[in-house]
Amino acid sequence: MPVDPAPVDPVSVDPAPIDATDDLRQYPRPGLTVDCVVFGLDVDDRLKVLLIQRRIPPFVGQWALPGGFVRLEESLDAAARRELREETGVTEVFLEQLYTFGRVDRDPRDRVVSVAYYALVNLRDHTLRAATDARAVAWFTATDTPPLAFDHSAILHQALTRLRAKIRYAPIGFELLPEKFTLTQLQRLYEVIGGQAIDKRNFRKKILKMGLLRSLDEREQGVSHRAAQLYAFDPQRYEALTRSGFNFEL
Amino acid sequence: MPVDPAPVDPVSVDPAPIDATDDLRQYPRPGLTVDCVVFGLDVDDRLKVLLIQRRIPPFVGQWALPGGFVRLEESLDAAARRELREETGVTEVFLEQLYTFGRVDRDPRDRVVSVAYYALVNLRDHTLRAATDARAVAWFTATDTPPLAFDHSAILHQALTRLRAKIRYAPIGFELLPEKFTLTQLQRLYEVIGGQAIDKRNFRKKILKMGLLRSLDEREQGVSHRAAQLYAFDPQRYEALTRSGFNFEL
DNA sequence: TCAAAAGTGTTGACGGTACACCCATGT
DNA sequence: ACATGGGTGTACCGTCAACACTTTTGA
Repeated sequence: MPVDPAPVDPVSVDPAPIDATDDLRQYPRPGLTVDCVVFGLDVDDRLKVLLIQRRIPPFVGQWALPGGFVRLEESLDAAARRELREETGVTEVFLEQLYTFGRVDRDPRDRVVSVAYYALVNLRDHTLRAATDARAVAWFTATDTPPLAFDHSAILHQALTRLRAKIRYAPIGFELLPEKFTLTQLQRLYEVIGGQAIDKRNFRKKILKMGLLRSLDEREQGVSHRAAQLYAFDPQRYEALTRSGFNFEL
Repeated sequence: MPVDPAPVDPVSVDPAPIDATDDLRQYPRPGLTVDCVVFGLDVDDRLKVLLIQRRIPPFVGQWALPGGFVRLEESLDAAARRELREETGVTEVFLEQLYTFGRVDRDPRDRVVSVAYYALVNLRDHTLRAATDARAVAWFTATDTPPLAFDHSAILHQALTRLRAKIRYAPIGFELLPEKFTLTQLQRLYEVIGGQAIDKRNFRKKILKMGLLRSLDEREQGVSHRAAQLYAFDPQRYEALTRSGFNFEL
C-alpha cells in the first residue's frame, strides 16, 4: 500500500487511489468564511447586534454580519477574532462557534461555506473603532434589522435562538454587562432576552443562593434614588461549583 | 459609493478593493470535509459508535470516523448523508450538525476543516452493508475505541457530550430504539447514556405523563417471562405539545 | 416451582411561584 | 414632600425522590 507524501500539485497525483474520495485534490474546494453575530445591550436595555455595510459586491450597500475568508495558517476561532477586530475594532470578547452554514446557493458568486460565531460584548467597554477600511459599522436592534446580505438573517435568527436558550443554563449573560452590575441590571437582561417579566424577589433569591456573585463594597453612582448594591460574577466560584456537580439554571 | 457588478475573474478586479479580504480568490482555500459520528445501541444495551478502517494515507490501517470531502454541488447535510451511505450503507437516519473542527494541524497533509455530524440509528434496522470500496466497517463501544485518526477522538468526545445533554431535553433517544419498544428498553437507554440508574416507577410515571407515547395493542415477543407492553413515540403529539409550550425534559 | 422481568402508589422534602410594603436617596 | 427604584419574607402548591411487593409468563 503506497504511503506517499501529500501531493502538492493536483496534476501529479497517482491515478485512482483505492478510495478516490479521499484524494485531497480531486475536487475543487468551496470557499470558507467565518461570520460573527455580535450582541450587546444598549443603555435602554435593548438587545443590539453589530452590522457592517458592504462596499464591494455582492450585496453592495447592504448590511451584513462582519466576517471574511479563513486563512490557511489560522484556526477558525482565530479567523473569527481577526475579522471582528479588523472590521469593527472589537477584541477580547466571549466568542463561541454557532453553526456552519453550507447551502449551495448562499453566495451568488461561488460556493462558499461559512462557520458562524456569536459574540457577547459589554457595550460600555467596547466603543466601536471605525473599521480599518472605513466601512460603516453600527448597532441595530437585534429583532429589527434591515434586510441582510447572503443568508445572514438566518444566521442572526439562529444566534438569537442559541442565546435565548444558553443564557438559561450557562452563566454567559454576565458577558453583556459591565464587570460591576446591579441585580436589577441582571434581571432586566434576562427579561429582555427571555421576553417576559420576572418576579424581583424570586429572581434575587435564586441568583444569590447560587453563590456565583461577589457582592462588592460599592454602590451604584449618580442615580437620583437609592443607590443599588454592586455585584461581580465570580468565575472561580463557578468553576469550583461546576466541578462539584452544580448546574447553572435560571 | 461604487456599485459594480460582481467580478467574475479575480484578475480583472480593480486594484485594491476597499476590503481586500473579501476578494474570493485572494487566498488559497482549506479543504472541507464532513465526518459522521454514528451511534447505536447494541443488544446488551451498550452505546456503540461506527468506525471505518483507513486504507489510504494518512493514518493507514487506523480506525476513523466515516467522512470525506464536500462537493461543490451538495450542501453539508447532503455530503454527510452521502458519505455515510457510501462508506457504511447507513441511510435514513437522524442526523444533526455537531461542530466544525478547524485546528490548523488537524490533518498532516494539508489544511483541512471538517464539519462534524452525529447520527442516531437503530441497530436492528441497519445491518451494515460492506462499504462500496470494501474497507472495513465495525461497531465499537463508544467509550472504548482504538486510537482514532486525525482529531477524531476529540470529535467523538464532543458528540458524546452533545448526546448526553440533548437526550435529556429533546426526544431523540427514540431514534436509537426500534419503532416499537418497551418502557424498560427506553429506561435502559437513558441509564446507559446518562451513566446512572433510574428509579423504575418514577421513570414510567414521568414519561407516560408527558403523553408522547402511543401504547400499542401489542406485547413483547419471545421472552421467557411476562411480556411487556409495547409503545411507540408519536411525533405528531410531540409537535402539538411543543407548539403549546411544552418542553421535553427527563 | 422457580426465575425473571412487568407493573403499580404513597409520602416527605424541596423548590418554584405568587404576592405587597417600607426604605433610602436625590430633586 | 415626592418620585424613583432598592430591598426584603411567607405561604401554598406542584414536582421530584425514595421506597417494596404482587403479577405474569416460560422454562
